[in-house]
Amino acid sequence: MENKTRVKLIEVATELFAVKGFAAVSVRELSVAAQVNVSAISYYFNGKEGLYEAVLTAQLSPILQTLERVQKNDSSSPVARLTLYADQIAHIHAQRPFMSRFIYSEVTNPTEYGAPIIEKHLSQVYQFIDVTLREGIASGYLREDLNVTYAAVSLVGILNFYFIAKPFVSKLFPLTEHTDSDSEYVAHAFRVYLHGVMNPSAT
Amino acid sequence: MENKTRVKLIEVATELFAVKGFAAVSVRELSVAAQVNVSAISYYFNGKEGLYEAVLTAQLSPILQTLERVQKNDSSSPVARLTLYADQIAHIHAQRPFMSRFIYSEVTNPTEYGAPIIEKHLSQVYQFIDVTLREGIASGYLREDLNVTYAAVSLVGILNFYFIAKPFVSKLFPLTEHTDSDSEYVAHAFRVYLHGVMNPSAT
DNA sequence: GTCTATATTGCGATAGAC
DNA sequence: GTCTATCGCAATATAGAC
Repeated sequence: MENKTRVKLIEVATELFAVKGFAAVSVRELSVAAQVNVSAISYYFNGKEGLYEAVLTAQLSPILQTLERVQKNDSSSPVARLTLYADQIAHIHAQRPFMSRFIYSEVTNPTEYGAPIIEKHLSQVYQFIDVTLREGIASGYLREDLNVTYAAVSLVGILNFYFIAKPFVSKLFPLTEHTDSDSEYVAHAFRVYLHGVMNPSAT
Repeated sequence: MENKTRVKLIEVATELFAVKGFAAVSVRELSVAAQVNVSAISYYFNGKEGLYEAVLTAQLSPILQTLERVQKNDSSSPVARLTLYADQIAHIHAQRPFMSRFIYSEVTNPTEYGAPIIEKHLSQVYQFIDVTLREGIASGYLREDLNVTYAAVSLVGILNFYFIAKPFVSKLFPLTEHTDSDSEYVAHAFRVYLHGVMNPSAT
């Protein structure tokens, strides 16, 4: 059976680290929020940094799984694989509403222990998009004049920016209360993107 | 004449706050890096938070100026105004390489004193894009089925994500050493975006 | 305007009792 | 596995000499 104190700490730390960032959260704040003794953090995770690493790793784990699953679809076209990937992104964000915060936080203000974990994951994402875009150009689906590196950054930007901007945007433009406006956005954004990169002379 | 200590503190604090984030920088670290006495921070800025506010305000100042300038071009078409805006964005980032870090840092992990400053600026940017997209649809340049809110987020995402991802991306894909690959990216990304949102039946 | 010295508070970590 | 108590240190801020 799972340890209650350990699980509660992970749960509370995920939210606090996500919202305030690693440096702005103290072990005392964590222990109070989790209704747990301060020393439990050292006992279970070897200190604040260990707890942060555990949270970060747990948050990023579905990314690599998704990439594997999408790349298994070798038979499908490059465009179909990108579409599947975009679709999966929405599901991951729905399951882990704090994931994007960790990624953006580490990309913007890297911490000593978080940076290597993030780099490992993001490099695989870029690798996948890069390879798939190249295949798309080679097989005539995508424009020949496409700069692949730039187009890869554009795709990641257009797909993920929404999730970090969401709390902010919904303050400005009250978003329609759909059951799933997340995947709706991703579908919309990805359609805009595809229109932009597809070869106009393709069927 | 400008005060040397004050200027040096702003300069050093801009880089340190941008790279490590507000909470992870101490006043001692700042004073050592600026070769200035610790107490100067309280003397000139009323403490660490005052220094942060001063830096943040200085970093964001060109945004509102640019919006004003672009909106002055009332005569030009909505698409031309968006293009001009995208072009200006690249220039601002070139002049202030740390600006995007402050914006992303505050959006991801808002601080008590930074959040209101950021919100004021970003809401005006969204306002501009929203109005301009609506005009573009009304005058037939842009697709009728465009979701304006989503399209606004997509544009900001596609234009700005590159600048925060740059240090990371250039590690993975050594970017071509052009004199100005920044505005090259923005031009490329904006072209992709326009292809996606333009009305295909428009001239 | 700049310095030293210090006041005060909070930090992360742990020894040792239970 | 959980607790209290405390250690050692670094944080921000400031009083007061120069």
